[in-house]
Amino acid sequence: MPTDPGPRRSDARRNRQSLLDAAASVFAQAGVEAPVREIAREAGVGAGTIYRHFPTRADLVVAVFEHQVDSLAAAGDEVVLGDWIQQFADFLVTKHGLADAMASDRAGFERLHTDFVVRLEPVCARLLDVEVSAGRMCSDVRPLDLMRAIGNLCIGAEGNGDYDAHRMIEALLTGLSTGTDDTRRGAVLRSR
Amino acid sequence: MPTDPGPRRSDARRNRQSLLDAAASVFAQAGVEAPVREIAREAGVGAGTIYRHFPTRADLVVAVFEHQVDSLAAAGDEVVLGDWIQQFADFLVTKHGLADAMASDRAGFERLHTDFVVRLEPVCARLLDVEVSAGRMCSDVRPLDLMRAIGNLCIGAEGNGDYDAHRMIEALLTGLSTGTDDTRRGAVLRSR
DNA sequence: ACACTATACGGAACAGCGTTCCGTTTACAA
DNA sequence: TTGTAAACGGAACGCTGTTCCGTATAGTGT
Repeated sequence: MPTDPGPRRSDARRNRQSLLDAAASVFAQAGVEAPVREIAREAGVGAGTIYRHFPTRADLVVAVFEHQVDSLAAAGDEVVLGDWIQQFADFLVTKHGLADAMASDRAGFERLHTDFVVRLEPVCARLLDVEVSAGRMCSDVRPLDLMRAIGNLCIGAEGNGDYDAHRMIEALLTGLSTGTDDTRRGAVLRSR
Repeated sequence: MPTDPGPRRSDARRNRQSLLDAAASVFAQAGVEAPVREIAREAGVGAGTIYRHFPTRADLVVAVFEHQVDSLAAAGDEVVLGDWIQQFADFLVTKHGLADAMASDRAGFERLHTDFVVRLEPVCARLLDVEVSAGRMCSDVRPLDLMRAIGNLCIGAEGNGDYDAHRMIEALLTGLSTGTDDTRRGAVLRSR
């Protein structure tokens, strides 16, 4: 399977790249919720041009973050689960409301979500398997659930320095690990 | 301090109640992101009427959920932390995307968030104190952080039955409890 | 009973969003 | 050079939350 040849005309290829650059810049500065028109203006093109290259706003977001997702997927070969999860969290928190955007607007950002899942779920699954096989983690945790939970815990961590997402992620992982007495699981701090 | 007398005219009082009823119904059926106009239509009033009673969309949401927040606050006197947290989660998940709405749109829903915090934070703080004093929970967890984390974990739990928010909450609480060997905390599943 | 006015009402109007449409321009091949 | 498929810009559409204002009315003083 050869690489996508992209648009046929040179101006189309140029504009596509301009849009990606502009979007990356605008997203970094104003968050992923930035208006489409602002990206178009930054790229020096009309609004219609965006939609010829990226059928929907979410497609543009996916395209912009795609290579970062790639490197996250690649990191799965080099680190263990706990570290990878924290990298995953870092990525979500840093990208200015990306976690928020993925949580809200689930209809619109389904493509983005799908893309993330398709690329990262296998990585997470493998790392999870390693831990389970080593007996360090209980076996009833599905990769998707874990990723969703981590993603959710990152929400709101970017604006206010008060909320420490990494701390909560640490706790979640601790709770899912097999270090605790299994008989207590499912009833921690509940009424006796 | 006497109770708020409310609007002066009878039709105003009637419409205010109609709006609350209509909003509760619409929110339950279509989620808290339902358009203002739909609520107005359901209540049989004009769009402008909403804004005379509730300066902004979020104020209406706050008003609708206020008494449910009350009962949640009251529940704090009867149950222990673990149970209360699960009730808190139930409330968020049931209310059709309430957790989502609070996470996204932080600017718009700040009032709602503030209201939740003001009413529920003391309750959570007290229950947390009980656990810490009993030595069942580590002492560096702030009520607000815990509530935010729980709220976040609930996101997306309403649509797909796949994701089990309660399971993840259980794990988080386990991770924050003092049952685990403290020397391991902060480095679970991390590279060695 | 009536008239007066503060209060409240309805819905048109505004601004901003994502997206679509279409007349115009342009890159490339013949 | 010329023909045309491809791509362009930006006005237009439908949706949102919110504001505005001319109209209607509930409650009061006479």
